[in-house]
This record gives sequence, structure tokens and C-alpha cells, in this order.
Amino acid sequence: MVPATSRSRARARPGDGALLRDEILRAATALLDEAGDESALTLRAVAARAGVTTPSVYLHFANKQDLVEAVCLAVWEDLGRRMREAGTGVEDPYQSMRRRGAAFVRFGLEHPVQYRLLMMRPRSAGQTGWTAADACLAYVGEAIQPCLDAGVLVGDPTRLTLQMLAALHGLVALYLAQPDYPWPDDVETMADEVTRMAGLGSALAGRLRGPGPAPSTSAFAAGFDALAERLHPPRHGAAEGGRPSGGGPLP
Amino acid sequence: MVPATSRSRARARPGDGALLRDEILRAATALLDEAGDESALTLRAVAARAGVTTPSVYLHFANKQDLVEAVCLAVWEDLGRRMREAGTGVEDPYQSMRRRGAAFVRFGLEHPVQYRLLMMRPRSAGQTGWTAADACLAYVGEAIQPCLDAGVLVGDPTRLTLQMLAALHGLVALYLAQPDYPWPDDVETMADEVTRMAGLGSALAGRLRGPGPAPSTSAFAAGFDALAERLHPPRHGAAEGGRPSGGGPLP
DNA sequence: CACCTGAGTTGACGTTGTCAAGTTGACAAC
DNA sequence: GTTGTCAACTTGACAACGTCAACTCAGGTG
Repeated sequence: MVPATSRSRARARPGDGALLRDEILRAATALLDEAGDESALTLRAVAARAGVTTPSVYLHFANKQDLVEAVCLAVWEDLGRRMREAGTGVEDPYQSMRRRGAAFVRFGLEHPVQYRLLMMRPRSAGQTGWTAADACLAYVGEAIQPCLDAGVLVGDPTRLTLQMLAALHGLVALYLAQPDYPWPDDVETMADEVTRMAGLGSALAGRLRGPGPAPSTSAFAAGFDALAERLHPPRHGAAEGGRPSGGGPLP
Repeated sequence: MVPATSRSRARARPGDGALLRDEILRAATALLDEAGDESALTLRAVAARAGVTTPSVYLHFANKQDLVEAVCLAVWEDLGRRMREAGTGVEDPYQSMRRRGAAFVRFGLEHPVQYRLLMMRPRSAGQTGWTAADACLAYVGEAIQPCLDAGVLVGDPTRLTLQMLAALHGLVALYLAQPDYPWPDDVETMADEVTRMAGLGSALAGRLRGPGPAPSTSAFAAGFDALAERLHPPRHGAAEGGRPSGGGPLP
């Protein structure tokens, strides 16, 4: 009986062994897309789809983890392309950042399986080098840096990038893991709000710092609390002293 | 040869069959804690540790997923207790919320395996009823509601709760999944900043709305952009018209 | 032609979740 | 004290998974 999933494949000519690598990658990607479930990504299923026996995968990938990583890398390259496209042609770096953020979230929601594999997988011990997740951090950083250069955002680039990525990732990850939560209809609008929220955070820190007591914990936090007090002074007589509702480190 | 992991266990008396359920749960929890790796949570390992053969687990749990869910539920109850403890004794609901947020993040960082199982696991199809993740949403809501009652926060409770949880979860999830990112030393300080950022967001929306053009997309977003324009008006002559750096829906 | 080397296969091992069928042991009734 | 009976567990097995050592097979080279 011929294998049900695919016809057998002609052997490659010597020197063209790497052709199989591409076919395996395509088979794995298609399998993920169609099943919509990462548990369908089996070495046996991938090999059968590529028209090849299971151990042949090991000719091009050290193990399953390695194959998954390769699939993810390709997906992230797709994301990187989309984020760059979303940002190009927009002069204002703030607007460009908003669009990149929106592209990020949209991508995550449209490719839930790949996103989960990329960002929610336990990192294997001893894994080093350039990973897909590193690329992701870079994509966000590329959106942040022009804002810093133009003075639209102020703050530490690394910290700001991490905070922005955490905010975006939190929304996507929570939505994917808990779709039964009472989400609003317009999750993408919510994503835009999150992007602006994270970006505005640094602006507050930069503008509101000014002269005064040295920011004890972080200028970022101090800026928030200064604005928070200005916006909503405590109305209910709190039992504590002068700055009951303000900031400062948590005791 | 006696099983290496545990001595065999005396059979329970009729009517006390549920005792084994507790022992299995304890064994699974201990296994997770000690190994620090969810791949160590095997039905065989759990059963051996409980001094029982593998299929006995199926007397009290429908399948492995069910067992994992039960373990998680216990862990979340622990988290709920901690969050409530962190919030009690603090009069100011804003400060109470900050402490709850800090407790949430600290818990996630201290129990990475359990957190991953709880919040980063693909939800099984057809899973319904009260899950651990639902409890988690409720814990955050319990911190938000007093702020709304006191007028410290303004906005839709559900949307605000989701946004707060997404911000907190984003930080924890990103840290756990990508520990090699250039994180600052004080992740917990960063968590506090995130909590205030998410909380402040709603305050901005509520205070800055006021009279003016009807908020087209969402009052939440409009508030941000009003403040954003006030704080950093566009300096570089953007090619567009009147409100180049402001908000509005993304075209 | 013979030979070698790269490309892919065969067959197997250990481990996992899961299930049907069997066994054991404590209590109730006689 | 013997006998049922039923809950509490065990035995033995299955299919599927990742992985590996050993084997086969075809294409190009001498």
C-alpha cells in the first residue's frame, strides 16, 4: 500500500541533498497551518508529507527542536517583512511605531500556532545563537529607535523596547491562551491602545522628570506617579501622610 | 526489585478511594517543583511517586490534561491567597492594586513551571467550566474594582481588567520564555511600572476626555492621544496636516 | 568496469498516554 | 466463619512518539 499522505519522492542527485531540507520545511509549515494544532507537528507526519521516511529528517535537522526552530525562523522572517512594510512610507516615527505594533499583534492573531511555538515554548537548555525570538526583539527595537532619535520618545532604548514588546506580547499571548475571556470585539483597537500606552509611558518619564528630588527607583516610575497625582489627587481621606496615592517604592 | 521512587502503598479502605487523589496531586506538585521542568510530569512518574501503578491515576483523573488542570488549580489558589494577603491592610485601593500586581509577577517568576502550565498552555478543545485561568482574571478584577468604586480609576471594568492582566502577563510570560533578553536587574521594579502604566491609562482616558469631538474609536485611545499631543507636539515638520502625531484610527 | 560516497531506508529501542480485563482485599450478611 | 460483593487497584497490552545504528541503493569518478 502506498503511503496515504503523499507519493514517494525521487531521490535527489548527489550535491542536491539540501533540496530535501526545503521540502521538509514546507511540509512542516503546511502541516501546522492546516491542523492549527502544534501536536500535529510530528516527525512522522512531516516525513510522510515530504514523501520520505521518518529518519530522513535527521539528515537535515539535528532533532525535532531544531526543525521547529527552523520553521519558526521562517515565520518570523515573514513577520519582520510585514512589520517593515507596515512602517515604511510613514514619515512620523510615532505613527510608524503604531503601525508596527498593530502589524505585530495582527500577525500573532492570524498565526496562533506559530506564535505559540515562537514565543511560548520553553527554551531548551544550552540553546544559544541567533533565535527567532531575538529577531523579534530587534523588530520592535527598529520601531522604537527612530522615535528616540526624533525625540518623540525618551528613555533607555533597551528598557523601552522590552516594555513595548512585553505589552504587545501580553495581549497576544493572553488572547491566544485564553480565548474564552470576555474580550471586546475590537482586539486590534485594543492593541493600538496598548502600543500607545507603552510608548506614552516613556514620554511621561522624560517630560515630567524635571527638577526635584532625585528619582529614587526609576525616572520611568517617578514620571507616572507625578502625573498620577496631578490627575487624580486622593479624594477619600486616606489614613496615611502627605502622598498617599502617589508613587515611591513599594515597602 | 522494589520501585526506586517510592514504597508501595497500602490499599485504601472502601469509601476512602479519594485519598489517593490527594496523594497523586501532592506527588505531581512535588515532581514539578523538584524537576523544574514540565516534561518531568509523567503519569508513570507521578504514579510511581504515589506508590501506585500508572493506570490507577485514571481512577481519579479522566486523563493527563485533567490532572495537570487540577495541579494548576491548586497553584492558583495559592496565588489568590497571596494576592489577597498582599492587598489587605492597605487602605488606598491604588496602592493595594500595585501590591497585588507585584504579588502576581513575583509569583509568576518564582513558579515558572506552574505559571507556564497555567497561562501558556494551548487550551484543550471543548474545555469548559471554571478553570484556573478564570480564577486569575477574577483576582485582578478584585484589585481593579475598588479603584473604580473609589474613583481612582475610570473606565470599563472588564476592558481595564483585561488590559491590566495582559500587561502583567506580558512581562512574566516574556521573561519566562526569553530569559536571555537583556533584562534589567530589577524586573520587579519594572513590574511595578507596568502596573502603574496600565492603571494610569484608564485615568487618562477618564480625565482627559471632556468636551470636544466625540471619541471616534474609543475614549481610552482618545485620552492617550490628547495627552500625547500636549506632551510632545511634533517638532519635525511632518508632511501631513494638522494633527500629525496624534491619534485617531490607523488608516 | 569497479569503486566510493552521499542520499535515503529498514528495523529496532525506549518512552509516552491510554484502555480492557483481571485481581485483591475489606466489609456485610448469613 | 464462610460467602458474596463491590470498590480499589494491577496486569498486560496497544499505538504513537523521538531517536539511532546498520543497511541499501544509485550517480558520478577513476
